[in-house]
Amino acid sequence: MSARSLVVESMRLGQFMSDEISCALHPYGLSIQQFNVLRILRGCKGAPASLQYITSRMIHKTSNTTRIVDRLLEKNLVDRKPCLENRRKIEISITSKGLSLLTTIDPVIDEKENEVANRLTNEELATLLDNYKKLFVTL
Amino acid sequence: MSARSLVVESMRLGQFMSDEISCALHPYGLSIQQFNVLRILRGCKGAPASLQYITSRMIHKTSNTTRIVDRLLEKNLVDRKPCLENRRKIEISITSKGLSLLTTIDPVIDEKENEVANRLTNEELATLLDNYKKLFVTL
DNA sequence: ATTATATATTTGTACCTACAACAATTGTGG
DNA sequence: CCACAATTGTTGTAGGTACAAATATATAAT
Repeated sequence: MSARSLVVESMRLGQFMSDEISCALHPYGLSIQQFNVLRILRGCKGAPASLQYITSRMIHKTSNTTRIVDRLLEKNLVDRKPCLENRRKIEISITSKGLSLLTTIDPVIDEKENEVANRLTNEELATLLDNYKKLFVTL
Repeated sequence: MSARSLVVESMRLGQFMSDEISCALHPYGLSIQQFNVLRILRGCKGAPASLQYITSRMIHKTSNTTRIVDRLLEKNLVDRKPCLENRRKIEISITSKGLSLLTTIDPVIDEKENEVANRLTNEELATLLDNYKKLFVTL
């Protein structure tokens, strides 16, 4: 019985978290996936990233990174160039406009994240994350 | 720091669970949302359900139930009739074809759910579900 | 060199999500 | 009764997800 609850409630919680973040991002015109890509690019600290690299770090592994990057391009938040060493690849990097948008959004997201996390004690939080790891054994 | 992990890892876990179930449903040509609607209808035990009722029980509250029911109709898994008492409403019920499809799928999903849940002890599972409840306080 | 295979990205399609606008019906206060 | 609000469902649109096929380039094998 609680096996079913685990699955259903995990999906519900994931949805709840997504909704919270999506809602906080809405005023900035970013979807959660677009935001995700921007943060991955910022993590590259100047080094350009390939599409493949970005996809590997995304939460939704099967999402179509090409088209998410397309939308970020339209808003001039990222830059896309062909890679000269390997012409199959493309090099994607965050623009200064993208960086400054992230700087604006950061505190809003931090607050949301803390608001949710504060519903648990540090010990509960640690146990929860620990259990997540056990569940995640991909086959 | 672990506030961010909580949010990200919860989304990742929710996605993982969805993927597991979606994958198990794939051979039967059902999406996870279509399956969700069928199970809600089965839970009505013969009594027809309104669109509104179905929507209220779905995991993705904002999903467009009209169009999900449309696809189930095309496959003859559900029935749709106007409601005579209140002509704004429609009455949706699961067909015998829908019921027998669910009967086929049930053990497959049960197995998936148990496979995942077995990675935790009963005690860990109980604690996890308990923590979920604390996180879920909708504002 | 030519063919085969692997890698990297794009394109296509069906379905879903999120949000808003619309239409039809019902209920309610004057 | 009538105007107006609330309820119920449908339709429209932009963006995302999931999966498969297509395209282009690079690497390896013969």
